[in-house]
Amino acid sequence: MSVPSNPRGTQDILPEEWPYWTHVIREAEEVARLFGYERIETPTIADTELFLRTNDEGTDVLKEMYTFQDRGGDSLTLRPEGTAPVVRAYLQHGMSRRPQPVKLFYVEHMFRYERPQAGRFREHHQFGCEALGVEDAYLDVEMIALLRTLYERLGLGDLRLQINSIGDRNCRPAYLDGLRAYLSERREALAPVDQERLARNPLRVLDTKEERSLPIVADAPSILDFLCEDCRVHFERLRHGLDVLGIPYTINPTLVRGLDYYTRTVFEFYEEEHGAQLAVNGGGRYDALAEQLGGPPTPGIGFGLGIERVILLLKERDIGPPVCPGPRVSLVHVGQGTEDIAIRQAGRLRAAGIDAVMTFGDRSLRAQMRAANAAGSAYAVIIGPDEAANGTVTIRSLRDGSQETVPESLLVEAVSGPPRL
RNA sequence: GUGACCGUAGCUCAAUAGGCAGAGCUCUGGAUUGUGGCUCCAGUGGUUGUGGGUUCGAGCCCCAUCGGUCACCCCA
Repeated sequence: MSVPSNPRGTQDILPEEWPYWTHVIREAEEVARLFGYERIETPTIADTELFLRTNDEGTDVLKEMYTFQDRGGDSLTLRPEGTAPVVRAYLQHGMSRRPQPVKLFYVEHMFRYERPQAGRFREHHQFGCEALGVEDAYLDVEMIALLRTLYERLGLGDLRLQINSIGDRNCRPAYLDGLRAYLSERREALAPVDQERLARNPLRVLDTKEERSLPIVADAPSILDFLCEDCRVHFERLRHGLDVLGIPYTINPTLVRGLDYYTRTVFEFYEEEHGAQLAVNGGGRYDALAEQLGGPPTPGIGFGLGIERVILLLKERDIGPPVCPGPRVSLVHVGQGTEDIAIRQAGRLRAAGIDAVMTFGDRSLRAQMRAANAAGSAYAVIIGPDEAANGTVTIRSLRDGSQETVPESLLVEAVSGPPRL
């Protein structure tokens, strides 16, 4: 015997979880709009080509994608990240003719085929922002300020920010050459894992956790020493803007991004305890992405924030979301024909904007009262033979136990306003 | 893809040395036939993840498989 279960790495978000979700999403949306961002949603599926174009072949990103052929033979992929689809939409809909920058936010599902782990799922949810069409470093500053505002609102104001610049196509190649040369010379001293990384993606070696590699990485050439004039100035302005706002940060020259299209600014907010292991969001500038997609040069910057991770932190810190009260009124009914009255009165209450539920099935008054209490209702409205005969209802406060019998016509008024305590 | 640990009721967990699968919570019903919470009583609920093997006998030992958790790889 086995009932069906959800696929590995996915999750059901049950009713009791939703207060967290609505809280986080609502705050995110509110803050985004506060900063002038508008909502966009792209399809959950996209042409596989979209993600192939934005990444070097052989990247692990590709082999972690959920890719399939539809019946027409097209190769589609479940959206693994939010940025490329948004940039695609920007290009496709000619948004370069809108006032720049175009500032967009999304709340979307992301998919990646990997082994589930703490705060990592095959299907997860991201809140993300993308700002396109402007190269100004103050756009970067503003985006980081947006995140700070959001975290403060959520009670996560102590999250730490780290920033870096990874240069652009002018200066990064030289740095990569230098780094590769430096690491190759010391290859034997690196941990085995990092020797592999050196071959695959030298930047990743900088992220190492291996004791053996740490001293080597510590003395490795820093990207910041290789930045071209434009990138250097951009980074200076970013830092200056953050200072102006009093936003604390640390510069981490080893901070990189997994995707190939990032340039210049990269940043992460993370929690001290979990360390960079569990970044709550990652973001960066991607001034070359639009061109990689075949569009005109279009600068852009964005971030993706893991909603599951935010909720994880809220729970760890016992930060409860606002409680969601039960239906204000529960209608209970005993006797022939009383359920007709109950369902009609429920309709009247709802029409007046009062959330009301009735009980179902032939249950004892006791059982129905229990249900009303369990539902968290402020009032139980009792409709029995006496009430039915007299055209009245009995309203019992489940807060203080007081009750009164009133004409049906006074029901809505009686349960309106703050519940008596 | 690699490794470690773990799978007993819807949930949290028991089950002495291999010897009849249990408790609490939840849920349902009831405690003089119309009144919730607190209390009390009762009931529903399991092929011990699944499939093999060892044994007179397996929740317990062995193998496989699936799933969960964590770490690695990678990280959007």
